[in-house]
Amino acid sequence: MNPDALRGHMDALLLSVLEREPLHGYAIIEALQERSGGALNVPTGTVYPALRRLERTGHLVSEWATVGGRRRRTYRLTDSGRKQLEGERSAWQAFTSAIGSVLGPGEVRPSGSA
Amino acid sequence: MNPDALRGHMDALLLSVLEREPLHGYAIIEALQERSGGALNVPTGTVYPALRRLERTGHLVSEWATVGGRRRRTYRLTDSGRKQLEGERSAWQAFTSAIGSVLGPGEVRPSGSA
DNA sequence: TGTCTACATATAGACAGCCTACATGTAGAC
DNA sequence: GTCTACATGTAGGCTGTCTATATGTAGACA
Repeated sequence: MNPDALRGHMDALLLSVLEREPLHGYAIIEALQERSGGALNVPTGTVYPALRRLERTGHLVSEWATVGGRRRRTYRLTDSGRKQLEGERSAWQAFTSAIGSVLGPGEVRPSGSA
Repeated sequence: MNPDALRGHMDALLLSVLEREPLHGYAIIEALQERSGGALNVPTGTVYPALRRLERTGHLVSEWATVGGRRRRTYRLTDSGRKQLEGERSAWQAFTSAIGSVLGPGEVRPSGSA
């Protein structure tokens, strides 16, 4: 997967995996991999800064925990984050629709043709 | 449209509008706008450098022409460009599928079921 | 005559986010 | 004693998109 392609969609991905339950960074990475059937292999150097960014903007809050002797920072969606996710979802729809209509050879001709 | 979202998809867009017929930069911008229903408003500062990049990599060739007293640089797809476009199209499929499977809460859900 | 808009191309520099590479540390297996 | 999995984090690089600016023709309009 071309790294540039992820640009601008990372937030949506992170918010989305955190929608159902709070998770820590490492688990988020695994969740992304699993949910995408292995296609999404996001490096830690991308995820951790992105999570902090989302916390800074108030879409996430984090909490430290120690499990099995290891420290985890668990992130949870805020109301603002939930709202943001909604926006990201419709932005995604608009985005794929726009690109798709250019890329797609146009077999999608709506019923009321010219 | 978030500018970052376009990252890594610009080439596909340009190649795609040039698939049917050669066009010059200005016309390409208009074509992108038209084909996307107005959603894609790509500035000249994005398109012209991108076209030159694609020419440098051999996916396009250009030719100068003067029409109505104005100089146009018309771009045309090469065989390499056509092949590249194919790749971009399947990459786009893979990309939307991957992101969609994370983002989409399951539009797979049949409308009737609980 | 002068001004404005549409047409047409181009570059410089800013910006931002994703990546590679590296640093740090625990736990458990072998 | 070493290796792997788990777990977090930062620094710096890269690169493509954007904004702003420059240049120039053609035609409308006053």
